[in-house]
Amino acid sequence: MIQQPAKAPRTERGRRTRRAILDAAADEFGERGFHEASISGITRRAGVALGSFYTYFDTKDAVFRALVADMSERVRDHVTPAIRDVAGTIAGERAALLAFLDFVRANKAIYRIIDEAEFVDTNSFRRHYASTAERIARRLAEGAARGDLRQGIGEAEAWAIMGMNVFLGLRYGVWAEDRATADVADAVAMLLAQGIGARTVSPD
Amino acid sequence: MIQQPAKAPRTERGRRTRRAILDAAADEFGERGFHEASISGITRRAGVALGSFYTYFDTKDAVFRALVADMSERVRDHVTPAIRDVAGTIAGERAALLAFLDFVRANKAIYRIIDEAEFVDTNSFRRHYASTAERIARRLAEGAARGDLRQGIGEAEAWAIMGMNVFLGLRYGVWAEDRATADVADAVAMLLAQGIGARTVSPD
Amino acid sequence: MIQQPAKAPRTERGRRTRRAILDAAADEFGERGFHEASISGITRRAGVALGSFYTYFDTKDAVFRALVADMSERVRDHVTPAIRDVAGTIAGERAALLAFLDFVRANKAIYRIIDEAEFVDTNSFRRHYASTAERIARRLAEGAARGDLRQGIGEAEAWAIMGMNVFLGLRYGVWAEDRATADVADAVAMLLAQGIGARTVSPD
Amino acid sequence: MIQQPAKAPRTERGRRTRRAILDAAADEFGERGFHEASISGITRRAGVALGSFYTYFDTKDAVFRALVADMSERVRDHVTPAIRDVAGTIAGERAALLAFLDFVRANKAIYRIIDEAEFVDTNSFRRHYASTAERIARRLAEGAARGDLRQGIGEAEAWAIMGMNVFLGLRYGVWAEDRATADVADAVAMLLAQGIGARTVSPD
DNA sequence: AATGAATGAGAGTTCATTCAT
DNA sequence: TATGAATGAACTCTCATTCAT
Repeated sequence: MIQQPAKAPRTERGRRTRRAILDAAADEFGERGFHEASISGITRRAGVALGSFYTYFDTKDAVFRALVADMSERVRDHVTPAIRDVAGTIAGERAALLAFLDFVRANKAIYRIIDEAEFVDTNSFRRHYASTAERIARRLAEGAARGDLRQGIGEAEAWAIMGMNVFLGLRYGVWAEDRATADVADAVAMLLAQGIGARTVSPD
Repeated sequence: MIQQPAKAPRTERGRRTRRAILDAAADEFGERGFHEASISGITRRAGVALGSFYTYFDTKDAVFRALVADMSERVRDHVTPAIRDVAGTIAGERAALLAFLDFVRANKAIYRIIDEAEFVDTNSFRRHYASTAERIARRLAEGAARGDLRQGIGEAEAWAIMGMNVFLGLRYGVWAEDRATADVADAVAMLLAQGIGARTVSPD
Repeated sequence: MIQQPAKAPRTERGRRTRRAILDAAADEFGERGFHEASISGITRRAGVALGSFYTYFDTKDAVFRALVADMSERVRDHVTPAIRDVAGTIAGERAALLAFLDFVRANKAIYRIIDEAEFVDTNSFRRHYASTAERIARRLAEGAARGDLRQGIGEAEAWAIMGMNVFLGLRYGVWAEDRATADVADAVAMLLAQGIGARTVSPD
Repeated sequence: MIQQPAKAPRTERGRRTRRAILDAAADEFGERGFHEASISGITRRAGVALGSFYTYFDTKDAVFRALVADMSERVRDHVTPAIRDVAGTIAGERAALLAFLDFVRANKAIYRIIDEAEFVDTNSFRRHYASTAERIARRLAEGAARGDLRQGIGEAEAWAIMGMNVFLGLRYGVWAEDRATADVADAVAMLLAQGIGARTVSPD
């Protein structure tokens, strides 16, 4: 739940202006990074005067925080429905990674904003990754309870899976698109299914 | 191996001064982050005059790059010997993670510097992670050739493992030390041994 | 006509501030020269805050260029009307020199600014003198066509006359005022009328 | 007469080093201008260590002054012999201009150094041009006394001729070489012989 | 005589934020 | 609500000069 911003618009016109500034900020931060980005760059993109920025946001950090929360929500909203029916299974984790990779390819700027938060506003960053890890841990626990996953899986595994996804997103989503996302997802699914050891699952 | 910097000291005294500046820079960047860090902060810590900085480095970015290369080398130098006799096995990956977690706990600033490079000097960052991934991929391939690991393991698995390690380092090394590193390493070793699925490796 | 500057004021107040800065810059550059002049010196004279300078000019060089163009125009605007009815005659060149000498005496700073341009912004300098030479050449050509001046006068004569004027301006306008300007103008008129040779114009 | 520099070399080696620095300074100042030139640039060109500069010169201004005096002397040494047998005649002034134009074309850097002195060290500049004007005035006076030139020629004419020469040197020597120097000298000789008026010297 | 490390004052420029209109 | 002029602290980088070796 995003807390109501300190300076909420009171008219329809105000609502539109605020949205324009937020969108422009996403572009500016995504393209130039937090420190290279400037308020004047944002308002220029938004097509409003410099001073108007401060009608809706208190500081540069404030927009950034609002943006991280916004983006965090959008990633989640994209991944969640993709795993609705398979959450808590290996297929579910495969689907989550696939959805994530596709999302990152389509929204490279978002990736940059969320990750840069570590160096701009550590709290935003931790909040995003901590809550993501919790969500993963929860579905893994449900899968284990259901018997789809093995016992003993916990927080560490959730962070491990999240880390995998993030770095694969960086490598195959942001830096280069030299490999099909399904292909990458398959490799991870196999890793989660049987590890990387020589002896395979079993003959029964 | 770090390429000889443009402004190399020519005397013993110069060598000492340059080292003092580099060490001070590591502290300053580690504590305040690249953009909050200032050259004057660095030289104050180093106990030299402001201008002396420019006797050894061209720009703020240049020290930062030198530092990333330096730190990257130190991480590698710490992990490599720890897996010498078990490289290319699951035990080897466990040992690598364990060494990494311990290193991160002892050198939290390094972590911050390397990761912030993504937003300061993307090249340094990519170079570090790309070469790390290659090193991992190489030892996995050798393990597979030897029969210790299964076939078909490649670049994606290397990036996945690296991502796991980095995020676990962040969670259990930098943010909190609320769990034994050996414990975390065990969890990952198990994941790499048999995945997260319900049925375990084999009946035997 | 000066091309609209990149950062044009949009209000009356802005227009006043910009003008104050430009006037202050003329004083500062005129008194201290380009390199000794400082932005803070300019804004102090103008009675505005340091940062306000950058509201209207991009760089120190930019004001200087704007100033050279401005001064160049002012010199021309002073000389042109003085020769209106005698352009293209020896009396016209005498009048031009006289107007120029008087102008220089009253505006010593301008002289310094235009000439220093050679070492700060060669283009401004060349543009000023090239266009001045062209103007002189044009009126000489008209005089020749009319029969007031002899044939064969061209670019070289225009540059020669301009050089004479500039150095006489330096010597009798800027460095010292130890001789009446009319007197100097007479000497030059005589030179232009009959040269410096022993035998004079006519046989009579 | 150049006063003995404050820090005179005492050995042959010292003499060579000093010369190397002076030559390098001529190049550096000529290419980059006084303010852009740096001591380190000079010593780099000279192939000596930075500190060695101060063994032979007190300040940056000091070399510059030494250089202006040096160059001034070289211009004079080039022009003087060229007019030896025709000094104080129109042919003499023609020869002087011709020698000057050729010299400038061959030594463009010198020109820049002498003229920039106006903005770096006004005294050097005035001294050079004042003494040049005096030399010209003296030979004109001798010509007049001899009957080769007309009466009444004085300081103003000397400055006028010097100004012509300087600007013609700038236009046809430094900026472009699009016209034969002899051609330019002819134009000036004609101007000095009969002025620019319509009626020519005499009826004869 | 020669070296090159060390110094530190000083300058231009940026930009988040305030405020009067 | 919207505007854009005004502010000034802060920062990076330069370089003439000094000094110990």
